[in-house]
Amino acid sequence: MIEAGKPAAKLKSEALQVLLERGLVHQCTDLEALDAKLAAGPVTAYAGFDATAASLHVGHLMPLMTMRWLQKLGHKPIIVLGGGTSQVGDPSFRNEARPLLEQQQIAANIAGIRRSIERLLDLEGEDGAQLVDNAEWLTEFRFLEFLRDYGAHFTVNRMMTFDSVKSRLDAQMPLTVLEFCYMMLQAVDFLELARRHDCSLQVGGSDQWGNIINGVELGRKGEGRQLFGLTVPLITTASGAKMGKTAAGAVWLHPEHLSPFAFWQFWRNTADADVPKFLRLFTELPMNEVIRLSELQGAELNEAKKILATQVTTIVHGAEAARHALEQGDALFAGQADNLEPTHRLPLVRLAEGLGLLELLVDVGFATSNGDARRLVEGGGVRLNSKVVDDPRRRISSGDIGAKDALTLAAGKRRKALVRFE
RNA sequence: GGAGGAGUGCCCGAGUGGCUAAAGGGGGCGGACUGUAAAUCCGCUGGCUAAGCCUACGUUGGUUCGAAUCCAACCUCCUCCA
Repeated sequence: MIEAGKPAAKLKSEALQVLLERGLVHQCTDLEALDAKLAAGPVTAYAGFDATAASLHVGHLMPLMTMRWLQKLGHKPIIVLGGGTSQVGDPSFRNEARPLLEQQQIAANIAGIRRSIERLLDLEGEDGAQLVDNAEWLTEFRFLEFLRDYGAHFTVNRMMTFDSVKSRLDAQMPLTVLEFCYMMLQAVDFLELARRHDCSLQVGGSDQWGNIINGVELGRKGEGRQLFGLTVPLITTASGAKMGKTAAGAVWLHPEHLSPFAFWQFWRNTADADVPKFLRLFTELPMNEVIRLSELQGAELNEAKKILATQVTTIVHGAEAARHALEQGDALFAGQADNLEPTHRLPLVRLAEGLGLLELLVDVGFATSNGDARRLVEGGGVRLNSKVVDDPRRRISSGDIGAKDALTLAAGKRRKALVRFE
């Protein structure tokens, strides 16, 4: 598509120059025209998130970073929470229908997502980013009215040509009308935002291309509006895996699903080869600084990784949490746990009730099950207060906790915890 | 509508009556080496109140002392024919 990371000299708008140089652009419906529009004045742009989980994860950071840049450069972001579309389920590139979500679940998920958005974008004031829920208009439609107003602008022929549904059709897996109409709903969202807020740009993941195109086309056919679509690339790590999955699961943005400390550690553990790319995509350091850090060699790259981790954590969890995570990490890895805030807290009664080492490993999240913890211990990967413990029957006793009622626990070389009983 | 083939653990993929919690590979985790990196080598990789027990080879039944393996029905996918 569009070469990422290369400054585009012929572009007039600062916004596109920055996005391109950061590597945040994958495809655009009309790069030149969008460039002209962005150069001419403030543009309102939106990105939507369905309520499929109680928290966003690092994959969502790409469109969110794009929105941050746009806001920073004088444009206006709108974030659409998919309270309406989540009731349908996006079939894009999936071979099976998503399980339908209950209203209650959707509401809970939206609350969790909202929290991260509020951190990532500035919602204050006249020019602040706006948060809207598409249930607001989608639930108002009456069926016949909807079909007459919008159905005429979509042809099934065209809808079936999108890659996002083709694999499902090719595999002869059922694609229900419910799911098939998802792209219509997203298209209507775009038009609705154009009407209500003069929004003319939609940003999304590369899997959203088909849905975005539908909106752009609806805008043109429906009322002659020129709308734009921009997708961000799908990020894979140097080893080829989809980014953001760890043994413990997704890398969540919500602090209750993944602690800022663990979040910071995720970035700290970036492979060497990914450091330049991640600095560009996930931090807002000036490019000359990004380049300087990217050129560091060997062990020196560790400094760049720390900066990367602290920068991203600052954006997602705030400066205070980031500084804290950095300090916790430094102290834990240096083996100086004194005067340190715990990474985990457990009630003191747990000790009296009798707490096994395996149970503790599961509680802290270093193992997914008792058996998993057992294997970890038997493999010699567990340290309790810096001493290897390979007996899976080991119990935690008051003798293990120091003056501060805390103990340190490590699983392997990179996962460390300071657990306080209180 | 007819004929044939296939459905195995996170993924790919062997396995045609007991020795199969299921070969091999990938991925993941741990150990050694390092720099909380990569590469390499080694180990582990269903659950539990753990020398025992439970769950598992598309689903449900059946045959058998014993089934991922045999039989029946059903579901799904693939190929060929109409």
